[in-house]
Amino acid sequence: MALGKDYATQECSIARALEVVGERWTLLVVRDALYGVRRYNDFLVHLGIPRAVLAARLQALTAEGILEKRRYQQSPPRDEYVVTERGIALWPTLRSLGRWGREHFGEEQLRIFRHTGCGTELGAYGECPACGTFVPAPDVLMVPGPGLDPDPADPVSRALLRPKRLLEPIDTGQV
Amino acid sequence: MALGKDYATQECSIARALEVVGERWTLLVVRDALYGVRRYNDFLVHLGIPRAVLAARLQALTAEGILEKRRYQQSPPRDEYVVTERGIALWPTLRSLGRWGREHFGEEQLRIFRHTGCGTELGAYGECPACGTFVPAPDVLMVPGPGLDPDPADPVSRALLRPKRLLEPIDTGQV
DNA sequence: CTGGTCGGTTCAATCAATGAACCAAGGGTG
DNA sequence: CACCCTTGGTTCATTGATTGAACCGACCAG
Repeated sequence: MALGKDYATQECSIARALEVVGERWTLLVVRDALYGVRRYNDFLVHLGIPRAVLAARLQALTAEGILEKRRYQQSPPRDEYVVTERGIALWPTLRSLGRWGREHFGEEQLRIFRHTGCGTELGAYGECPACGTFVPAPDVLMVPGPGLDPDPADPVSRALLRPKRLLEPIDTGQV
Repeated sequence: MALGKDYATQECSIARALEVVGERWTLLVVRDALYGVRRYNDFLVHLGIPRAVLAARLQALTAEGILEKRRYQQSPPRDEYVVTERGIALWPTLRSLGRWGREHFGEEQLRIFRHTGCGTELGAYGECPACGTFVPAPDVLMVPGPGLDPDPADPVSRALLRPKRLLEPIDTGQV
């Protein structure tokens, strides 16, 4: 039970996946990483997660190759967590999960995802209905939907109000 | 915190979804329900889950409208848990999650999903590459893959070795 | 009456999450 | 230099969830 979860008796890829990303908060961290969040403090204020848990999740995700820790300035030394290919590969799953959440429990659309360029809203698992192809994460444009609070408290949520592509680092407007 | 998880500060359909199905074991229960498991004892032996947790999850999933408890015999009174439309709607998400798990952490294929009739293996989120359409759960044929233990201990795993459609109730061969 | 099955509930022990406090390496300002 | 600030953590006591074993009750079969 390397990871604090073990679905050891399960012969199943779903169980295997959940061992990696099934813990509380983990998928939300990955979601934020796809949205362009990279820094410890940004995850912290945006998720409202306890510091100890965040540190543990970032470390675990890094160990699993879903995030990559890298130094973005030498002095003072500062690291950021950047989502890897393996993490980006979770985008269709998260898209599909979010879609299910909204269709069955949400009312209004909170975020709208479009195919950059063609502008068409994505289908259920991240494909472009107009082009008929899967849209890779960097070509997904995220814009705020009608249900989203137009004046959120934390700077990360505020930065996420601006239309932006997935993976593109957020700009919190701070230093 | 109605559900033991609250991602209350999150304005996000993914967070909303995870409040419902994000707890430990929950998605595996839904997976089993899609595979045709319906009875308390079958979930129990197949998942290796503590009884108290299983009871809690079944109740929560029923309350959320993902499973439906219904009496299948009067005497002695016996209930089964059948997956609803809302639960079936999780199929593409689970498919996509399992696919990710196998591609990034698995070696061999454990279960293969085909489009009934046409026989084509499903794509990443449950569509048929040959037909170009999404394959509804009842038309998905599940067959064991090369990585699956050919002689598992519990009767549910044994029943799942037979090719069967999703949702079709399993037959454990018991009374 | 006895034993067995099914579908649970109860309970003590363990494990994980939470939130507040603390810490340390650097700046930046005066 | 003194002081405070930012970033990215760690530590720790409290609370909450999970676990596994034991128990329970309705029913049936012999």
